[in-house]
Amino acid sequence: MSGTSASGLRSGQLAAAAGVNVETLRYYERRGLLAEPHRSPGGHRLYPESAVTTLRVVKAAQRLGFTLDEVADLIEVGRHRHRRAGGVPGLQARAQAKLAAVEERIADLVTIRDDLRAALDAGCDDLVACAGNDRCPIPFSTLTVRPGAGPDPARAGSPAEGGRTRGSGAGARS
Amino acid sequence: MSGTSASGLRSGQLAAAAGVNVETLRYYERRGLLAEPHRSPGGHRLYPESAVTTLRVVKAAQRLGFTLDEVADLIEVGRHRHRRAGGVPGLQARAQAKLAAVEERIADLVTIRDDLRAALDAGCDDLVACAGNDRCPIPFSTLTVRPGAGPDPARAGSPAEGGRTRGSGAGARS
DNA sequence: TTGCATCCCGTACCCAGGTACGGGTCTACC
DNA sequence: GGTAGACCCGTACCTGGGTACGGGATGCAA
Repeated sequence: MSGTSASGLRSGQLAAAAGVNVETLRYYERRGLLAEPHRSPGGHRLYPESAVTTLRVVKAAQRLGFTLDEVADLIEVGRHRHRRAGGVPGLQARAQAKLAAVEERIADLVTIRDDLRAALDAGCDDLVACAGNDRCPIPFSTLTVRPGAGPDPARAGSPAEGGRTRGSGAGARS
Repeated sequence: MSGTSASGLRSGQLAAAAGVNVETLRYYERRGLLAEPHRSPGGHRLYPESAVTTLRVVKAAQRLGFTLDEVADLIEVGRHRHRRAGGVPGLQARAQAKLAAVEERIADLVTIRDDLRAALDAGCDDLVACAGNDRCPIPFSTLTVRPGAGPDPARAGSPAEGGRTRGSGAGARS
């Protein structure tokens, strides 16, 4: 009954409702994930209630492993999917591919877990010494690096908290 | 018996022996992972054979989920670890922590795998429609995005292949 | 009408782990 | 001694998903 529902949600309200940053809304708009909303006479964005659902969809798909480009495409494909004849893959096909990728990644991580456990069991306490030791279970010959703990699950919690203060080098550190 | 073993490995030789890019050697040197090697009279780097082992150690640790900063630290700690009394954690402690992180990530991915399977079984083919459908198994209410397929395992194979040609935008796309 | 919270836009910056470029030397082989 | 190819250095750029800043304009309530 507050004026908000009549005119729409302002960016701050939508951001709060969906649990994202206001800047993220502009970012998603640029990326084509969120349709350009109507504007107030002064130029402020006024979102329909459905935008909250859209954001939920984005977050859910993201959690399942889809990139924002894939999510944008998935929303687009779903929107005007008047028979997509033969070629264009839909959610089913993409989910199937993603499932295979996730399973592969789980297998990688399981191998890593086992290697870590073996290193702990063997009492390894010096990588350089281990590299020349036949009894060390760590596979030093494997040159592929692919796996790893991903975007470091150790500090999984709140995204973005890093960022020295702004002003430090962008590329490498000296 | 070729001159190489007498004077040391040149950067290209070391890179080839370890399966990394030459630029990566300079990068690791900047990051403190690879000690500064001797130089030829003309300034070219001449690495000892042991550098190959160092690179193997880095790659192995990286595969186990350690970041380059952690690897640098691990090598440093191992190098002069004349009794590290009480505080500084060694490989054992760090591997233990990494193991916990990896297990947590596996659990996340297993949940994701199950959700993907459920979505496939339910025949979901439109995310937006699913968001308003009680019978869809995709968890739209969960607002955390944390998981995902990591650094996209789908295109796991050769790192770095993207990179338009140099000259396009650095940050976001317009 | 004043005042302050919110929003606007463009652009730069953050994380990690490198890769790529340009222009100038150096080394090795013929 | 010529020349091809490897190497030098500094710096910019890349991936993906945002976040942060600066400075100006709006919205809304008292």
